[in-house]
Parts: sequence; structure tokens; C-alpha cells
Amino acid sequence: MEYTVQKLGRLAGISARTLRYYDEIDLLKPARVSSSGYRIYGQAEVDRLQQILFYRELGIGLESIKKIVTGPSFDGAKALREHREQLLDKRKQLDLLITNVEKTIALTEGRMTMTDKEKFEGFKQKMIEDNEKKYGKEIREKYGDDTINRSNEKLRNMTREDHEEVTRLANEVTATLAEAFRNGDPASDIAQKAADLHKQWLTYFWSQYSKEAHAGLAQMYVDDERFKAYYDEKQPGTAEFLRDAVYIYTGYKK
Amino acid sequence: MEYTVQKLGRLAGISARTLRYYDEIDLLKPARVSSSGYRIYGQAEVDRLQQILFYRELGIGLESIKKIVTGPSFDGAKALREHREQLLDKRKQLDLLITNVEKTIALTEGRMTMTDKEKFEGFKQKMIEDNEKKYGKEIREKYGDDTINRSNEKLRNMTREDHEEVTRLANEVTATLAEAFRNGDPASDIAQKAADLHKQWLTYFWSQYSKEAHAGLAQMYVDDERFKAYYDEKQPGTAEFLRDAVYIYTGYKK
DNA sequence: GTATACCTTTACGCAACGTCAAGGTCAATC
DNA sequence: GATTGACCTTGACGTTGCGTAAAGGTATAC
Repeated sequence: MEYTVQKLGRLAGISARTLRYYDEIDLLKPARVSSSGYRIYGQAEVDRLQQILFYRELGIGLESIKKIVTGPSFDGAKALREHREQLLDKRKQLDLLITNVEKTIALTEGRMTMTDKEKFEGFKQKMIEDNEKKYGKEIREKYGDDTINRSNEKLRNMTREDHEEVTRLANEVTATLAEAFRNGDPASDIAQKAADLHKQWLTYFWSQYSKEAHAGLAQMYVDDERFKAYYDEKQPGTAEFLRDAVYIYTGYKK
Repeated sequence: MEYTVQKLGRLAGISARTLRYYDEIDLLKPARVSSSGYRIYGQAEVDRLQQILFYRELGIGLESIKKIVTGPSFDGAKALREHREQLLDKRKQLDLLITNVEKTIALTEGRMTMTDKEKFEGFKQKMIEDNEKKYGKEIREKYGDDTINRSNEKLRNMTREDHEEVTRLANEVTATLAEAFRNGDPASDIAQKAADLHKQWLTYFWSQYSKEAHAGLAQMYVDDERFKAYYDEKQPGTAEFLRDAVYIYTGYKK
């Protein structure tokens, strides 16, 4: 059986242009060229094309594929292992990206109702950026990728009701926190209620709540100036107050 | 504070070329141009650049970023949600890729010892390709992505010992199968032992063994000609024989 | 004989810069 | 005041894997 570019293209599910390109870069040459200049492919080329497409589906670059399919003694398995490493790295990055985007969505939506949108537009970006860069890494190192990924799952599966609940909780946290702050005692009932609400809010984003993580996050609120700025915006000292309340709430020693 | 291209680049961790490019595409124009033609950036540009880089880290294209940061009433949250969908799709594809690559590695390595490498080089590719294309899809549809992904986990965590065990098992399967075939009865002890070994081999790739899946796979060995060709290579009829043995082994009705 | 479906080569376009190249500018040092 | 070295400018080509015309020749069916 002999094929012209289009026929072979249809057979393999690729365009004629692709075949011409493969010819151009010496990846797949036609078996012969007809008197009128047509590219004619035979069975051997069909087979080879299948190999090429197989590797291409794995995301390997054409140059590497060329080495794999032309080099007679080339170690295909080694190439695959190397490629696998690259893919795993890529996925790690992608997971991080998704985490960031999802948290960004949650945070912006959750906080849009809490504060003046316009005013915070620029600030929010920076806050979230730093939050994610620093805090995302720390959490991942501490609790492993799995925890984070499960957390992503949770976010992904959030319904509209969940979202409303999160927003409501976020508002309640700020309100309660503000009230407790006027009181002044992080051990007071109202401050502990704020800490508890904060925990509830948190569990919407973390699949596994732990006292240590909660306390750690509270400390981060103080250490990271932009985070701190967010909480302190209405009342300076609120970030520290929340941290103290959470410390007491979680029974975490200072 | 005022910055030239390189200074701002250092501050933000990007190249001067990138800044010139952003100028060129009207994504970030300098505050002013000095008498000698130097680009001079101010605080507003620094802030804007941070926004740009934030979105860029999320993998959003520069054109979209332009819309986000220039459009005054642009719905950033909506853009993020859409972008999230894209990322999730991307990750799905990537997971599939990784699955394929890993299975390919396992299969090629596992079978390299079973047969003449040279001879099968081209054939293997086709077999695996079809196997993956057809069978990967079916399994995914039937058992869901999670099963497959957990299976990936398993493969990812394979140690050298695991690998040797897999290779050993693969050899044992073929040897036992060949012996059983000479016997001729798929219900015989030896044939059932082959089916059992095959199951053991399988569980290295599937996290959740099920009789249905095992039987289904056995049937596929017969239906798919290339798969069939692989098993039948030494002894025609072996694929059917294995299927019959597995059917009996799993108690699956014909 | 002609319609039309196919083939050819040539070449620009895409995303986001990296990387020379050729030449002007700034600040400090001799 | 001249030189030096670090910096700046624009221009333009290269990267990857093709898509998409454009301009023109060919095979096949009616």
C-alpha cells in the first residue's frame, strides 16, 4: 500500500503539512518521490510514523524522537526515564500553579465582601503573591505535597453553598475578632470564639486541621508584614491579638 | 526611586530584555524616557510589574494579563476561574502522559529480558501504543481517574527491588504459560498458576485488583491483534489460552 | 475537456523572550 | 580631558511545531 501526504495524514490523524515538515527536518522521509514530485510513503514509513507519533504523544520533542528512532543503539528506556523526570517536574509546577490560582480565587472572593475592592486591588495581589510564595512552600515542606493536593481537591469540589459559608465565616471572623480586640484579652471567651471561627474558616482550605499548623499560620500572620498589614488595617495590633488567641486556643506554648 | 531597565530587572528578578519586550508590546511602559533615550521606571511601574509577574506566575498569557491590568472593570475573578479550568485540563493531560511514560518504561524494561530486544523494538512500540490508547481509556472510564492516578503513584514509588520482582514475575508468567499450554487445559493446576502469576504481575501496575478488570484485560489480549501477536509469537493460541485460564481463575462467565 | 481534488514550494505568523551586533552614554578614575 | 568599563539603545535573527495562505502544477472522474 502506498500513500500520498494527505492519505497518510488521514490514516495517522495528522495534517499533510506535518508530514512535509517531518520530511523537511529529516524525521520522516518518503519512500520515494513520484515523477511529478509527489511524496510517496510505504509500509515502512507508516510503521515509523507510528513510532514517531507514539513518542510525540509522550510529549517528547521531535529532535529527541529523531535520535530515538534513527539511532540504532540508542537507549530508548533511558530517554524515557529522563523525560519522565521532566514531566514530574512539570507536574509539580503545575500543581503549585493550581494551588496558587485556587487560593487566589478563594481569597479574593472571600475577602471581596470584607473590604473595599478598589482600594485593595493592588495590595491584594502583593499579599497573595507573598503569601503563596513563602507560605505555600513552608506548608508543602512541612506537610508534604499530598496534604496540599488533598486540600486542592477540597477547593475544587466547593459548591456555591460552601462558598457562601466561607464568606460568611470570613466576615464573622473579622467581626468577632474586632469585638474581642476591644475587650483586650486573647484568653477571653469572645477571643477564643474568634479563634474557633478562624479554625472553621481554615478547615475549608485545609483537609487536615492540626493545632501546630494553625498556630504556625497565626505566627505567620505576624511575621509577614503584608499579612500583618491586612489584619491590622482597621486596628493595629489585631494580627498579634489573633496570634495570641490562636496560641491559647491551640494550647501552643509561646 | 527611579530605575533603569537593568536595575528594575534585578529588583524583580527578570531580564532587561523582558522589560524592553513588555514596553514593545505595550504591557509596561516606562514612566518616562531620559534625554539620552533611557527607559526610566518609577514606583507605579514597579507596582504594576509586580501585578504582571504575579499573573505571569499563574501561567496566564501576556495578552490576557494586559487585559487584566489595563481594563479598569475587568473581572479578575472570572479570568482566574477560567484559567483554573485550563490548568486542570492541562494537569489531566499531563497525568495521562506520565502514566503512559511510566507504563512504557515498566513494560519495555520488564519485557526486554523476555525477548530479543532488537527484534521487537518496533513492534513493542505499536503494542504499547495501542494498549495505552485503547485500554488506558477504557480503564479510566470504568474505574475513574483516581484509580489510575493511584496506580501511577505506585509505579512512581517502585524501587529497584520492585523492578526486579516485576521482571522475574514477567518471566515466570511466560514460562509457566508456555508449560501450561503444552498441557492444553486452561483449568489445569499449572494454567491456574500462570493466571495467578499474571495477577501478581498485574497488581504491580494496578493499585486495586478486581476480577472483572483482570478478565477484561485477558479478553483484550485476544481482541487486540497486536497484543495477541505478542502472546502468540512463540505459540499461536497462547493469548486465547491465557484468557481462558484467567476466566476460570476469576470465575468469570464466558 | 473541464471541474475539482490533490499535489508542490515558498514564506510569514504564533509566544516570549535569548542572544548577538553595532553603536551611544554615564560615572569614575588616571 | 581622556580613557575605561558598565550600562543603555535599536535591530534583527533563532527558538518549536506546525497553521495558513499564495501561486502554480497534476491526477482523476465525468
